[in-house]
Amino acid sequence: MFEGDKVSRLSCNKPVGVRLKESFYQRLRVDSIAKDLLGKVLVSSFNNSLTSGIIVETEAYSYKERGCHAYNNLRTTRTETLFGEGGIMYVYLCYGIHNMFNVVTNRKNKAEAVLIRALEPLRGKELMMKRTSARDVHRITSGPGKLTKALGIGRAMDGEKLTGNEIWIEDPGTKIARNKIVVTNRIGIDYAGEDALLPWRFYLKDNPWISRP
DNA sequence: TAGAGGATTGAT
DNA sequence: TCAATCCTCTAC
Repeated sequence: MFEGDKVSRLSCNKPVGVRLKESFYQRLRVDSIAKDLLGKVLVSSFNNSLTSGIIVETEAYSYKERGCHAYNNLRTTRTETLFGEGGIMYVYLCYGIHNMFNVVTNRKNKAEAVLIRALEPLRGKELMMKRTSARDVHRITSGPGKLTKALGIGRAMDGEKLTGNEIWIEDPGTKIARNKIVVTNRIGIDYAGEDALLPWRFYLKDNPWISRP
């Protein structure tokens, strides 16, 4: 049992909280923002279809370390979004197959972002299972590539504001207990050398939707 | 312009 | 353990 359970018991038919404002995303510590996003609710709404899930796993990335696409302020067509104002989304294609959803943080020209790695499904579970062709509800949002598919997030949305009406993040007002947050190093960035050891991955202890190691 | 590699996933 | 799949970046 963890604090996040309280969130998942909220009604599936009503808004669960207030939308996060730009000021939330524009704070300076990307690792703090990654931690604070745990327990918040990611919502997608288009084509009269609403899907959402509680954020249960995140990773922080900064231009200051080698795990980040924009390391050393590398500006390319792809990374340009990362240099935008905090509060927009950075969506890119990984392994030619999977879309990755990131929340851009900090101020303009400070390339930092939080990768959303896993969600606990809240609203629109049936639609998410249909989108992912999954038969087990525990597999629809338990990974960064899977959750974008479940919520219908694609690269066409790269650079869009998280304060708009298609994708946003809500605060359900639930306090996550400090001892329920597990902090580890990030996954799949061995190329980053010792920066891969930074304790910038955060997830909710014992949550069944955490991505596989 | 060619070639290497990747913040993953699912099947075997 | 490995293949899928294609975009991005780097080297030349």
